[in-house]
This record gives sequence, C-alpha cells and structure tokens, in this order.
Amino acid sequence: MSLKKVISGKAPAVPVAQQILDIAEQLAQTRGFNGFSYADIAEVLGVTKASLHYHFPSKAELGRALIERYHLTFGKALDAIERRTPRGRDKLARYVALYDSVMRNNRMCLCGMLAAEYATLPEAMQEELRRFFDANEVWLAAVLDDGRRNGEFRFGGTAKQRARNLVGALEGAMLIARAYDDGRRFQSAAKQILADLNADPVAARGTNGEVMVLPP
Amino acid sequence: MSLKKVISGKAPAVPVAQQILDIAEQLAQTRGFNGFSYADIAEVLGVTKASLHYHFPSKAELGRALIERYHLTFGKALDAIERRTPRGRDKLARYVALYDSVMRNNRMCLCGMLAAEYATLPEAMQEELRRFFDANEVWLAAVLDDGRRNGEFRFGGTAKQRARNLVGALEGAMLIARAYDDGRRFQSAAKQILADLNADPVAARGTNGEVMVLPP
DNA sequence: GTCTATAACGAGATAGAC
DNA sequence: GTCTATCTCGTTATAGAC
Repeated sequence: MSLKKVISGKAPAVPVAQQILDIAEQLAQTRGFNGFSYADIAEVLGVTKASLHYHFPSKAELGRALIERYHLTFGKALDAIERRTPRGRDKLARYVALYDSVMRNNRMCLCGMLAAEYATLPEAMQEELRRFFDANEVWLAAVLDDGRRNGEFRFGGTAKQRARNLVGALEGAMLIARAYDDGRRFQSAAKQILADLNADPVAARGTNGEVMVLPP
Repeated sequence: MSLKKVISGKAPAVPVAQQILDIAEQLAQTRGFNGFSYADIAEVLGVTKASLHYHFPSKAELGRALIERYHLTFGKALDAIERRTPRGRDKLARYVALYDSVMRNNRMCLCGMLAAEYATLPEAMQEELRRFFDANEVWLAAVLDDGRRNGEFRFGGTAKQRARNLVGALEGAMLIARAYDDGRRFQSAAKQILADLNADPVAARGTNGEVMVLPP
C-alpha cells in the first residue's frame, strides 16, 4: 500500500479498469469470450456500457488485456513456486494447485476456454494465447527435466513432450469436470496425472492402493 | 443403397435435415455452438434461414440433434471396434484414431467443444453431452479393465479413473493443438498417452527411444 | 418445403453533453 | 470518466404466400 493511501486512511481504491477485467475474467472463464457482452459487465459493475468503452475501446482489446493480465499473474505464481519450492514434485503439486484453485471457483482455465474459441478470436488474442501455453510448456519442461535427472521423476519421451501432455491433461480434465459440476472429478484426475510422473514407490501407488510399476 | 434408388439410377439423395446437421456440425466443431448462426448454415446450403427453421424449429433443438447424432455415430464406431478388434491395445489405438480423424479435418471433438460452452447451453444439450462422456467412459473402462487383467496394460488406479483421464487427456490435447494449427502436436501427444498404458517393453519406449519403466 | 418479409431483441460501438 | 441517446448490424424466430 502506498504512503499516500495510508495517510488518507482510505482503503486502496481498485482502479475501474481492473474491476472491469475482474468481472470480464469471471464471465469469460464460465461462459466463454463469446458468451458474455459489455452489457453483462456493465450490469455487475453498475455502470453503462458506454463507460466501459472508455477503458477498453473494443472487445478485442478487452480480451487481449484479459489474457495479458492472466499470463502475468500466472507467471508470478510460477516464479514464486520456483523460488520457494526446491523439490520438483512439490513444484508440480503447486502447479496443479493453481489449476485446482480455478476449479474451486467453478471456473475453467481462461486460456483453455479461449483455446476452444480460438478460431473466432481476434489475431491479437490468438497470439497472446499461444504465448501463455508456450510459457507453461517451458516452465514445466525445465521442472520435469531437472526432476528426471535427479531421480525424482521417471517418464518416457522428452520433457517438452511430457510438459505439453501435462498441460493438455489438466485442461482436458477441467473441461469435462465442469460438465459434471464436480470439482472432485478434477482433483482425482490431477492426483493420477501427478502420480504417473512420480518415481517414489510410496507415492506411486494407484488410488486403490495397489503398487504401480517400480524400477527393477 | 435401396432398390428403389438403384432402379432409378440416381445418386441417393441426402435428406436436407442431414445436410443441415453436416454443416452445423462442421461449424460447431470449428467455431463453437455460440460461434455460428442460422445465416451461416443457410449460406453454405444455399437456402434461406427461414427454411432451416422448418427442419429445426429452434437452435436448441438443432444442437440437441447434433449431439444425438454425433453420439450415435461414435457409438457405432465403438461397436465396430469391439467386434473386429480382439486385442485391447489395438482397440485403444483405434479409439484414438477416431479422435485423430477429427483433428485431421481441422476440427475439435464436438463434445469437447460443447463442454467449454457448457454453462451457456440449453438443458437438453447439457444432458446429451453428459451421456456422451458417460458412454465413452464405460466403453474405455471395460477395455482397460480387460487389458489389465490379461496383462496387456499396466496402470495404477481404477479402470474407470483411467478411462476418464484418457478422455480428458485426448480432449485437452485436441483443444491446445488447434491453437497451433498442428495435427502432429495432437498425434505425438496421443502416442505418449497410449504408451503410458502399455505393458509391452518394446512398444513402451519413449519417443526418444529410451526404455520406459518395465515390470521387475 | 421453401420463399419473402418482418418482428423483436441484443450485440459492439460512437457522438456529444455533463 | 460517466452519462444519454443513437446507430448499425446480426441474431433467433414467426407469419403467410407459393
């Protein structure tokens, strides 16, 4: 909090542009980018549609800003994990926890949702979207590669390929879990996905407790 | 082809309702259910919007019919696999090939696409959608369970859970591959997904050729 | 079955006052 | 920055002629 805010004694005012993004984000994650309108945001925020255009002239620009901010926030979360979590398997668990927190808010990952609508999105949004997935892939591949080297993980294929499949499996699990309105459905999927990478004989038991494939 | 058609010497006429569904399906799989309109179908088919309403009074009914037919066609394909493919791993390979053929047409799985738009869909469509995923899960779980019993597959967790994860991983892989307009991206993901279930030491090599985890 | 015509509404967007 | 008013266009849907 800035000094000015502290002296004035007021709670820090959230800039309107941010409030708009907050509402638009929630709507996009639940209904899709083509599933909400300026009117929906205006109603929640209690202003007119026209005033929204002052902050975001076009919906395309609003959408681009949406992904940019989402990517930035996600990136900071990854940085925090990187700094504070030494073990690879804990890094992955925290990575998955990011997805889980989205699910718990009854939302789909913003970028997974937008990926479905990809063909209808303005070019600027398409580019931002790929940037997001690329960054995820790079971060995960590094974690997986390190983990395999030090024996924490055991998997076939390249770390890059595994990273892609991890993102895909999580996005797909979210996608379908929403149709059943059941967060546990995502959570048990995530558990299995993580277990498949784990080289630890104890942790690598199936959900029924049976021992999974172990190193010879 | 019916006897009548053969005698008349004409090519079998495709009913208009089917043609409408064909076009709507393609549009829904590429742009989403909220991403196309009656006008889009009318233009491709060369008729007016009004005549479409004769066959499908509301878009909700069109959407429901879309999923119903898709499910039926998919179900027949699964029956065919069941009848003509004895080995579990071949069944799975053919199951995955169904998804791949969709990707090769530059489409997303209809039901994966609709799952993203789930919150905005009419109730009748939501129900049909869950039926589709349920049927996939049941079919796959049976294949996986059999395969594990006879030693073809090796995996932890319940067959049901694995079936869910398989569907989720495939849907997620399709979802993201489309953003890169790269079918190979889906194909290498699918390859890895299948390999992870395989107990065969030869087939279970990673994409780099390294030997994966083997039974002790 | 398909057409023309039109209703009824909601979308994104802009002009200009305050 | 936010408002009122308005524009233009696209959407689903219906009535009624052919």
